[in-house]
Amino acid sequence: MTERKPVLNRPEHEAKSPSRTTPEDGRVRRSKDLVMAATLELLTENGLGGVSVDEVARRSGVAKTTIYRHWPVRSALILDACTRLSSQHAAPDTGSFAGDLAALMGGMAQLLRTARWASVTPSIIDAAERDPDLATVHSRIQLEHSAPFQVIISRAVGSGDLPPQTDVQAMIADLLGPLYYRRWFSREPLDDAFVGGITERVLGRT
Amino acid sequence: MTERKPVLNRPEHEAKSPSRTTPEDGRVRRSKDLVMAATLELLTENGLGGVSVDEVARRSGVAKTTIYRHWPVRSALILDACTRLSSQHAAPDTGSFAGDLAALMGGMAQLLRTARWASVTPSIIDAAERDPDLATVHSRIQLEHSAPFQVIISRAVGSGDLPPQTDVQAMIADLLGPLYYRRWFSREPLDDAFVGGITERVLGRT
DNA sequence: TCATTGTGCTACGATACCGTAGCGTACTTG
DNA sequence: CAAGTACGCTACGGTATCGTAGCACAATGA
Repeated sequence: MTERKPVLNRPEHEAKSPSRTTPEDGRVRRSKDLVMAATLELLTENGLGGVSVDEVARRSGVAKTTIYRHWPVRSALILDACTRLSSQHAAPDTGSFAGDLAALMGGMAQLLRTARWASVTPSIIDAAERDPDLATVHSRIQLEHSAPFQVIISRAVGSGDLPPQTDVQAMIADLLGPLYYRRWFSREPLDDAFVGGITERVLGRT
Repeated sequence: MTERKPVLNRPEHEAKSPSRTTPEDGRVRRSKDLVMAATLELLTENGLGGVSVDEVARRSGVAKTTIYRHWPVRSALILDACTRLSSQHAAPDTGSFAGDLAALMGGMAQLLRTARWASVTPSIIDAAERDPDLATVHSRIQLEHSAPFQVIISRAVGSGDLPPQTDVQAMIADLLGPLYYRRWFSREPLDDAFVGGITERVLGRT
Protein backbone atom coordinates (compact mmCIF):
# COMPACT_ATOMS: atom_id res chain seq x y z
CA MET A 1 0.00 0.00 0.00
CA THR A 2 2.94 2.31 0.22
CA GLU A 3 3.05 2.58 -3.52
CA ARG A 4 2.88 6.28 -4.15
CA LYS A 5 6.57 6.23 -4.89
CA PRO A 6 8.02 7.53 -8.15
CA VAL A 7 6.34 4.75 -10.14
CA LEU A 8 9.03 4.52 -12.74
CA ASN A 9 7.01 2.75 -15.41
CA ARG A 10 6.10 5.68 -17.59
CA PRO A 11 6.17 5.17 -21.31
CA GLU A 12 6.13 8.89 -22.10
CA HIS A 13 9.37 10.82 -22.05
CA GLU A 14 8.37 13.87 -20.10
CA ALA A 15 4.75 13.16 -19.38
CA LYS A 16 4.29 14.23 -15.81
CA SER A 17 7.28 16.52 -15.62
CA PRO A 18 6.24 19.07 -13.02
CA SER A 19 7.59 21.80 -15.23
CA ARG A 20 4.53 21.28 -17.36
CA THR A 21 1.71 20.53 -14.96
CA THR A 22 3.05 22.89 -12.29
CA PRO A 23 5.37 25.53 -13.68
CA GLU A 24 6.80 26.13 -10.21
CA ASP A 25 5.72 24.87 -6.88
CA GLY A 26 6.78 27.73 -4.67
CA ARG A 27 7.95 25.37 -1.97
CA VAL A 28 10.24 23.47 -4.29
CA ARG A 29 11.67 26.61 -5.74
CA ARG A 30 12.36 27.97 -2.31
CA SER A 31 14.05 24.82 -1.06
CA LYS A 32 16.20 24.47 -4.12
CA ASP A 33 17.27 28.09 -4.01
CA LEU A 34 18.19 27.98 -0.36
CA VAL A 35 20.12 24.76 -0.78
CA MET A 36 21.98 25.98 -3.83
CA ALA A 37 22.89 29.24 -2.14
CA ALA A 38 24.30 27.44 0.88
CA THR A 39 26.15 25.00 -1.34
CA LEU A 40 27.79 27.76 -3.34
CA GLU A 41 28.74 29.48 -0.13
CA LEU A 42 30.38 26.37 1.26
CA LEU A 43 32.00 25.70 -2.06
CA THR A 44 33.74 29.05 -2.18
CA GLU A 45 34.71 28.89 1.46
CA ASN A 46 36.03 25.38 1.70
CA GLY A 47 36.35 23.97 -1.77
CA LEU A 48 34.73 20.82 -3.07
CA GLY A 49 35.81 18.74 -0.13
CA GLY A 50 34.23 21.16 2.30
CA VAL A 51 30.72 20.58 1.08
CA SER A 52 28.83 18.02 3.12
CA VAL A 53 25.13 17.47 2.87
CA ASP A 54 24.76 17.80 6.60
CA GLU A 55 26.47 21.17 6.61
CA VAL A 56 24.43 22.38 3.66
CA ALA A 57 21.31 21.38 5.58
CA ARG A 58 22.48 23.28 8.63
CA ARG A 59 23.31 26.44 6.74
CA SER A 60 20.35 26.51 4.44
CA GLY A 61 17.83 25.59 7.07
CA VAL A 62 16.49 22.99 4.67
CA ALA A 63 16.14 19.47 6.03
CA LYS A 64 18.67 16.95 4.83
CA THR A 65 15.91 14.66 3.68
CA THR A 66 14.55 17.43 1.51
CA ILE A 67 17.93 17.94 -0.08
CA TYR A 68 18.05 14.29 -0.99
CA ARG A 69 14.61 14.61 -2.52
CA HIS A 70 15.99 17.05 -5.09
CA TRP A 71 19.51 15.71 -5.58
CA PRO A 72 19.77 11.93 -5.43
CA VAL A 73 23.37 11.89 -4.21
CA ARG A 74 25.90 14.33 -2.89
CA SER A 75 27.90 14.43 -6.10
CA ALA A 76 24.83 15.56 -8.03
CA LEU A 77 24.47 18.54 -5.75
CA ILE A 78 28.10 19.49 -6.08
CA LEU A 79 28.10 19.05 -9.80
CA ASP A 80 25.01 21.20 -10.08
CA ALA A 81 26.60 23.92 -8.01
CA CYS A 82 29.83 23.85 -10.01
CA THR A 83 27.87 24.16 -13.19
CA ARG A 84 26.33 27.40 -11.99
CA LEU A 85 29.69 28.89 -11.12
CA SER A 86 30.69 30.03 -14.56
CA SER A 87 29.12 32.71 -16.63
CA GLN A 88 29.49 33.37 -20.29
CA HIS A 89 31.31 36.48 -21.31
CA ALA A 90 30.34 38.40 -24.35
CA ALA A 91 33.24 39.26 -26.61
CA PRO A 92 33.69 43.02 -26.62
CA ASP A 93 33.67 44.89 -29.93
CA THR A 94 35.39 48.20 -29.52
CA GLY A 95 36.41 48.52 -33.11
CA SER A 96 40.08 47.73 -32.61
CA PHE A 97 41.87 44.59 -31.55
CA ALA A 98 43.82 46.54 -28.95
CA GLY A 99 40.62 47.88 -27.47
CA ASP A 100 38.93 44.49 -27.42
CA LEU A 101 41.94 42.92 -25.81
CA ALA A 102 42.26 45.55 -23.13
CA ALA A 103 38.59 45.25 -22.27
CA LEU A 104 38.69 41.49 -22.12
CA MET A 105 41.87 41.28 -20.08
CA GLY A 106 40.64 43.88 -17.67
CA GLY A 107 37.40 42.00 -17.17
CA MET A 108 39.21 38.75 -16.69
CA ALA A 109 41.57 40.25 -14.13
CA GLN A 110 38.59 41.66 -12.29
CA LEU A 111 37.00 38.22 -12.23
CA LEU A 112 40.17 36.66 -10.92
CA ARG A 113 40.34 39.17 -8.13
CA THR A 114 36.76 38.93 -6.97
CA ALA A 115 34.66 36.16 -8.45
CA ARG A 116 33.48 33.20 -6.48
CA TRP A 117 34.64 31.03 -9.31
CA ALA A 118 38.25 32.01 -8.77
CA SER A 119 38.44 30.57 -5.29
CA VAL A 120 36.86 27.28 -6.26
CA THR A 121 38.87 26.70 -9.40
CA PRO A 122 41.88 24.99 -7.82
CA SER A 123 39.55 22.57 -6.14
CA ILE A 124 37.77 21.81 -9.40
CA ILE A 125 41.00 21.34 -11.27
CA ASP A 126 42.20 18.96 -8.63
CA ALA A 127 39.03 16.93 -8.70
CA ALA A 128 38.93 17.01 -12.48
CA GLU A 129 42.18 15.09 -12.46
CA ARG A 130 40.26 12.05 -11.26
CA ASP A 131 36.53 12.64 -11.67
CA PRO A 132 35.34 12.56 -15.29
CA ASP A 133 32.16 14.49 -14.55
CA LEU A 134 34.07 17.30 -12.96
CA ALA A 135 36.56 17.16 -15.78
CA THR A 136 33.68 17.89 -18.10
CA VAL A 137 32.52 20.79 -15.98
CA HIS A 138 36.04 22.14 -15.87
CA SER A 139 36.52 22.02 -19.60
CA ARG A 140 33.18 23.71 -20.10
CA ILE A 141 34.17 26.54 -17.78
CA GLN A 142 37.57 26.74 -19.41
CA LEU A 143 35.93 26.99 -22.80
CA GLU A 144 33.56 29.70 -21.67
CA HIS A 145 36.45 31.77 -20.44
CA SER A 146 38.60 31.39 -23.51
CA ALA A 147 35.82 31.71 -26.06
CA PRO A 148 35.70 35.52 -26.13
CA PHE A 149 39.44 35.57 -26.73
CA GLN A 150 38.96 33.17 -29.56
CA VAL A 151 36.36 35.51 -31.01
CA ILE A 152 38.34 38.71 -30.91
CA ILE A 153 41.54 37.09 -32.10
CA SER A 154 39.81 35.42 -35.01
CA ARG A 155 38.19 38.69 -35.90
CA ALA A 156 41.55 40.45 -35.77
CA VAL A 157 43.00 37.82 -38.08
CA GLY A 158 40.11 38.35 -40.46
CA SER A 159 40.53 42.09 -40.48
CA GLY A 160 44.25 41.93 -40.98
CA ASP A 161 45.14 43.28 -37.55
CA LEU A 162 46.87 39.97 -36.93
CA PRO A 163 48.80 37.92 -39.46
CA PRO A 164 46.91 34.97 -40.96
CA GLN A 165 49.31 32.40 -39.54
CA THR A 166 48.54 33.46 -35.97
CA ASP A 167 48.36 30.53 -33.59
CA VAL A 168 45.17 31.37 -31.76
CA GLN A 169 45.51 28.86 -28.95
CA ALA A 170 49.10 29.84 -28.27
CA MET A 171 48.14 33.48 -28.13
CA ILE A 172 45.38 32.71 -25.65
CA ALA A 173 47.93 30.87 -23.53
CA ASP A 174 50.18 33.92 -23.69
CA LEU A 175 47.34 36.09 -22.45
CA LEU A 176 45.55 33.97 -19.88
CA GLY A 177 48.59 32.06 -18.69
CA PRO A 178 50.31 34.99 -17.00
CA LEU A 179 47.02 36.09 -15.45
CA TYR A 180 46.32 32.70 -13.96
CA TYR A 181 49.93 32.38 -12.93
CA ARG A 182 49.72 35.47 -10.81
CA ARG A 183 46.41 34.58 -9.28
CA TRP A 184 47.07 31.01 -8.26
CA PHE A 185 50.80 30.37 -8.39
CA SER A 186 52.93 33.37 -7.57
CA ARG A 187 50.08 35.15 -5.77
CA GLU A 188 51.49 38.52 -6.66
CA PRO A 189 48.98 41.34 -7.10
CA LEU A 190 47.00 41.43 -10.31
CA ASP A 191 47.18 45.17 -10.78
CA ASP A 192 46.45 47.17 -13.90
CA ALA A 193 50.12 47.68 -14.62
CA PHE A 194 50.72 43.96 -14.82
CA VAL A 195 47.63 43.28 -16.90
CA GLY A 196 48.42 46.14 -19.22
CA GLY A 197 51.96 44.88 -19.58
CA ILE A 198 50.79 41.50 -20.81
CA THR A 199 48.59 42.91 -23.54
CA GLU A 200 51.23 45.41 -24.49
CA ARG A 201 53.85 42.76 -24.98
CA VAL A 202 51.51 40.53 -26.94
CA LEU A 203 50.44 43.42 -29.14
CA GLY A 204 53.97 44.68 -29.48
CA ARG A 205 55.09 41.82 -31.62
CA THR A 206 52.68 42.26 -34.52
CA MET B 1 54.62 2.68 36.67
CA THR B 2 53.86 3.18 33.03
CA GLU B 3 56.37 5.97 32.95
CA ARG B 4 58.73 5.07 30.17
CA LYS B 5 56.97 7.59 28.01
CA PRO B 6 58.79 10.41 26.20
CA VAL B 7 59.59 12.15 29.51
CA LEU B 8 59.40 15.61 28.14
CA ASN B 9 61.34 17.33 30.88
CA ARG B 10 64.67 17.63 29.20
CA PRO B 11 66.63 20.82 29.78
CA GLU B 12 68.99 20.21 26.87
CA HIS B 13 67.90 21.14 23.39
CA GLU B 14 68.86 18.07 21.47
CA ALA B 15 70.38 15.92 24.14
CA LYS B 16 69.10 12.46 23.40
CA SER B 17 68.27 13.14 19.76
CA PRO B 18 68.71 9.72 18.19
CA SER B 19 70.57 11.33 15.35
CA ARG B 20 73.44 11.65 17.77
CA THR B 21 73.38 8.56 19.92
CA THR B 22 72.14 6.33 17.11
CA PRO B 23 72.96 7.65 13.67
CA GLU B 24 70.26 5.44 12.18
CA ASP B 25 68.30 2.65 13.67
CA GLY B 26 67.69 0.56 10.61
CA ARG B 27 64.19 -0.24 11.74
CA VAL B 28 63.23 3.39 12.01
CA ARG B 29 64.72 4.24 8.69
CA ARG B 30 62.90 1.40 7.04
CA SER B 31 59.53 2.30 8.54
CA LYS B 32 59.85 5.94 7.66
CA ASP B 33 60.87 5.16 4.12
CA LEU B 34 58.03 2.76 3.54
CA VAL B 35 55.51 5.14 5.01
CA MET B 36 56.78 8.08 3.03
CA ALA B 37 56.77 6.10 -0.20
CA ALA B 38 53.19 5.02 0.32
CA THR B 39 52.19 8.54 1.25
CA LEU B 40 53.70 10.01 -1.87
CA GLU B 41 52.01 7.35 -3.91
CA LEU B 42 48.61 8.12 -2.44
CA LEU B 43 49.28 11.80 -2.76
CA THR B 44 49.92 11.64 -6.47
CA GLU B 45 47.03 9.29 -7.04
CA ASN B 46 44.33 10.94 -5.02
CA GLY B 47 45.55 14.34 -3.97
CA LEU B 48 45.81 15.63 -0.45
CA GLY B 49 42.33 14.55 0.50
CA GLY B 50 43.04 11.02 -0.59
CA VAL B 51 45.68 10.41 2.02
CA SER B 52 44.37 8.72 5.13
CA VAL B 53 46.58 7.24 7.77
CA ASP B 54 44.74 3.95 7.61
CA GLU B 55 45.30 3.68 3.89
CA VAL B 56 48.95 4.60 4.23
CA ALA B 57 49.27 1.84 6.81
CA ARG B 58 47.62 -0.65 4.49
CA ARG B 59 49.77 0.22 1.52
CA SER B 60 53.05 0.54 3.31
CA GLY B 61 52.60 -2.51 5.45
CA VAL B 62 53.63 -0.41 8.42
CA ALA B 63 51.31 -0.45 11.41
CA LYS B 64 49.23 2.63 11.99
CA THR B 65 50.56 2.93 15.51
CA THR B 66 54.09 3.02 14.15
CA ILE B 67 53.15 5.81 11.77
CA TYR B 68 51.87 7.84 14.68
CA ARG B 69 55.11 7.20 16.49
CA HIS B 70 56.98 9.12 13.78
CA TRP B 71 54.40 11.72 12.80
CA PRO B 72 52.29 13.03 15.68
CA VAL B 73 49.28 13.88 13.53
CA ARG B 74 48.08 13.26 10.03
CA SER B 75 48.80 16.78 8.86
CA ALA B 76 52.45 16.40 9.83
CA LEU B 77 52.74 13.38 7.59
CA ILE B 78 51.12 15.14 4.68
CA LEU B 79 53.16 18.26 5.17
CA ASP B 80 56.32 16.21 5.27
CA ALA B 81 55.40 14.43 2.07
CA CYS B 82 54.56 17.66 0.29
CA THR B 83 57.87 19.11 1.32
CA ARG B 84 59.68 16.28 -0.41
CA LEU B 85 57.80 16.77 -3.63
CA SER B 86 59.81 19.62 -4.97
CA SER B 87 63.38 19.59 -6.06
CA GLN B 88 65.70 22.46 -6.67
CA HIS B 89 66.73 23.13 -10.19
CA ALA B 90 70.12 24.42 -11.01
CA ALA B 91 70.10 27.36 -13.35
CA PRO B 92 71.73 26.33 -16.63
CA ASP B 93 74.64 28.31 -17.96
CA THR B 94 74.99 27.71 -21.66
CA GLY B 95 76.68 30.99 -22.39
CA SER B 96 73.70 32.69 -23.99
CA PHE B 97 70.39 33.82 -22.62
CA ALA B 98 68.59 32.07 -25.44
CA GLY B 99 70.34 28.83 -24.63
CA ASP B 100 69.66 29.09 -20.92
CA LEU B 101 66.05 29.86 -21.54
CA ALA B 102 65.54 26.98 -23.94
CA ALA B 103 67.15 24.56 -21.51
CA LEU B 104 65.11 25.78 -18.58
CA MET B 105 61.82 25.82 -20.41
CA GLY B 106 62.44 22.40 -21.84
CA GLY B 107 63.18 21.02 -18.41
CA MET B 108 60.15 22.65 -16.93
CA ALA B 109 57.90 21.25 -19.64
CA GLN B 110 59.33 17.85 -19.04
CA LEU B 111 58.57 18.16 -15.34
CA LEU B 112 55.03 19.23 -16.07
CA ARG B 113 54.50 16.23 -18.29
CA THR B 114 55.92 13.61 -15.98
CA ALA B 115 56.72 14.69 -12.43
CA ARG B 116 54.76 13.53 -9.45
CA TRP B 117 54.70 17.10 -8.31
CA ALA B 118 52.60 18.15 -11.28
CA SER B 119 49.68 15.96 -10.39
CA VAL B 120 49.60 17.05 -6.76
CA THR B 121 49.95 20.75 -7.39
CA PRO B 122 46.27 21.58 -7.89
CA SER B 123 45.52 19.89 -4.64
CA ILE B 124 48.20 21.86 -2.83
CA ILE B 125 47.08 25.13 -4.32
CA ASP B 126 43.55 24.41 -3.25
CA ALA B 127 44.56 23.57 0.30
CA ALA B 128 46.96 26.51 0.44
CA GLU B 129 43.97 28.76 0.02
CA ARG B 130 42.93 27.87 3.57
CA ASP B 131 45.82 26.13 5.34
CA PRO B 132 48.70 28.45 6.25
CA ASP B 133 51.20 25.61 6.57
CA LEU B 134 50.44 24.36 3.12
CA ALA B 135 50.49 27.91 1.86
CA THR B 136 54.06 28.05 3.07
CA VAL B 137 54.94 24.82 1.37
CA HIS B 138 53.35 26.03 -1.82
CA SER B 139 55.24 29.29 -1.87
CA ARG B 140 58.46 27.42 -1.20
CA ILE B 141 57.86 25.12 -4.14
CA GLN B 142 56.81 28.06 -6.27
CA LEU B 143 59.99 29.85 -5.36
CA GLU B 144 62.15 26.84 -6.14
CA HIS B 145 60.65 26.61 -9.57
CA SER B 146 60.96 30.25 -10.44
CA ALA B 147 64.38 30.79 -8.92
CA PRO B 148 66.42 29.50 -11.87
CA PHE B 149 64.48 31.83 -14.16
CA GLN B 150 65.28 34.65 -11.83
CA VAL B 151 68.94 33.70 -12.07
CA ILE B 152 69.26 33.53 -15.82
CA ILE B 153 67.17 36.64 -16.41
CA SER B 154 69.17 38.66 -13.94
CA ARG B 155 72.34 37.42 -15.52
CA ALA B 156 71.07 38.44 -18.95
CA VAL B 157 70.23 41.88 -17.65
CA GLY B 158 73.72 42.16 -16.21
CA SER B 159 75.36 41.12 -19.45
CA GLY B 160 73.26 43.43 -21.54
CA ASP B 161 71.32 40.69 -23.28
CA LEU B 162 68.22 42.18 -21.74
CA PRO B 163 67.52 45.86 -21.15
CA PRO B 164 68.12 47.10 -17.61
CA GLN B 165 64.48 48.05 -17.03
CA THR B 166 63.35 44.47 -17.60
CA ASP B 167 60.53 43.47 -15.23
CA VAL B 168 61.84 40.13 -14.06
CA GLN B 169 58.67 38.90 -12.38
CA ALA B 170 56.53 39.82 -15.35
CA MET B 171 58.87 37.98 -17.68
CA ILE B 172 58.68 34.89 -15.51
CA ALA B 173 54.91 35.13 -15.66
CA ASP B 174 55.13 35.33 -19.43
CA LEU B 175 57.23 32.18 -19.48
CA LEU B 176 55.74 29.97 -16.82
CA GLY B 177 52.17 31.19 -17.18
CA PRO B 178 51.55 29.71 -20.61
CA LEU B 179 53.20 26.44 -19.57
CA TYR B 180 51.06 26.07 -16.49
CA TYR B 181 48.03 27.15 -18.46
CA ARG B 182 48.42 24.30 -20.86
CA ARG B 183 49.10 21.75 -18.21
CA TRP B 184 46.28 22.47 -15.83
CA PHE B 185 43.73 24.65 -17.56
CA SER B 186 43.43 24.04 -21.27
CA ARG B 187 45.00 20.58 -21.02
CA GLU B 188 46.35 20.84 -24.52
CA PRO B 189 49.58 18.96 -25.24
CA LEU B 190 52.80 20.52 -24.00
CA ASP B 191 54.83 19.73 -27.08
CA ASP B 192 58.17 21.18 -28.10
CA ALA B 193 56.58 23.40 -30.70
CA PHE B 194 54.46 25.12 -28.09
CA VAL B 195 57.30 25.47 -25.61
CA GLY B 196 59.64 26.75 -28.29
CA GLY B 197 57.01 29.23 -29.38
CA ILE B 198 56.80 30.76 -25.94
CA THR B 199 60.52 31.36 -25.63
CA GLU B 200 60.71 32.60 -29.18
CA ARG B 201 58.04 35.20 -28.63
CA VAL B 202 59.57 36.35 -25.37
CA LEU B 203 63.00 36.58 -26.95
CA GLY B 204 61.63 38.20 -30.08
CA ARG B 205 60.83 41.44 -28.37
CA THR B 206 64.29 42.38 -27.18
C1' DT C 1 -12.96 21.43 1.16
C1' DC C 2 -10.04 17.54 0.29
C1' DA C 3 -6.57 14.88 -1.82
C1' DT C 4 -1.91 15.61 -3.21
C1' DT C 5 2.60 16.91 -2.59
C1' DG C 6 6.55 18.98 -0.29
C1' DT C 7 8.89 19.58 4.27
C1' DG C 8 10.74 18.99 8.79
C1' DC C 9 12.07 15.98 12.29
C1' DT C 10 14.08 12.12 14.64
C1' DA C 11 16.17 8.14 14.34
C1' DC C 12 18.72 4.89 12.10
C1' DG C 13 22.58 1.70 9.75
C1' DA C 14 26.85 1.75 7.53
C1' DT C 15 31.44 3.57 6.64
C1' DA C 16 35.54 5.84 7.06
C1' DC C 17 38.26 8.43 9.46
C1' DC C 18 41.44 10.19 13.57
C1' DG C 19 44.25 9.17 17.29
C1' DT C 20 45.34 6.17 21.59
C1' DA C 21 46.15 2.13 24.87
C1' DG C 22 48.14 -2.15 26.02
C1' DC C 23 50.68 -6.11 25.19
C1' DG C 24 53.78 -9.32 23.20
C1' DT C 25 57.62 -9.86 20.01
C1' DA C 26 61.60 -8.88 17.36
C1' DC C 27 65.54 -6.33 16.47
C1' DT C 28 69.83 -3.43 17.72
C1' DT C 29 73.39 -2.19 20.33
C1' DG C 30 76.56 -2.00 24.07
C1' DC D 1 73.88 -11.89 26.30
C1' DA D 2 70.92 -8.23 28.31
C1' DA D 3 68.65 -3.87 28.13
C1' DG D 4 66.59 -0.76 25.43
C1' DT D 5 63.93 0.29 21.62
C1' DA D 6 60.92 -0.20 17.64
C1' DC D 7 57.42 -2.74 15.79
C1' DG D 8 52.88 -5.21 14.87
C1' DC D 9 48.47 -6.27 16.39
C1' DT D 10 43.93 -5.82 18.35
C1' DA D 11 40.81 -3.13 20.24
C1' DC D 12 38.96 0.94 21.38
C1' DG D 13 36.34 5.85 21.77
C1' DG D 14 34.96 9.60 19.21
C1' DT D 15 33.47 12.07 15.20
C1' DA D 16 31.85 13.07 10.62
C1' DT D 17 30.01 11.49 6.72
C1' DC D 18 26.42 9.34 3.43
C1' DG D 19 21.97 7.97 2.52
C1' DT D 20 17.26 6.05 4.15
C1' DA D 21 12.78 5.23 6.80
C1' DG D 22 8.65 6.69 8.95
C1' DC D 23 5.61 9.90 10.55
C1' DA D 24 3.33 14.39 11.38
C1' DC D 25 2.46 18.88 9.56
C1' DA D 26 1.76 22.46 6.20
C1' DA D 27 1.02 24.27 1.74
C1' DT D 28 -1.11 23.80 -2.71
C1' DG D 29 -4.45 23.46 -6.16
C1' DA D 30 -8.58 21.21 -8.18
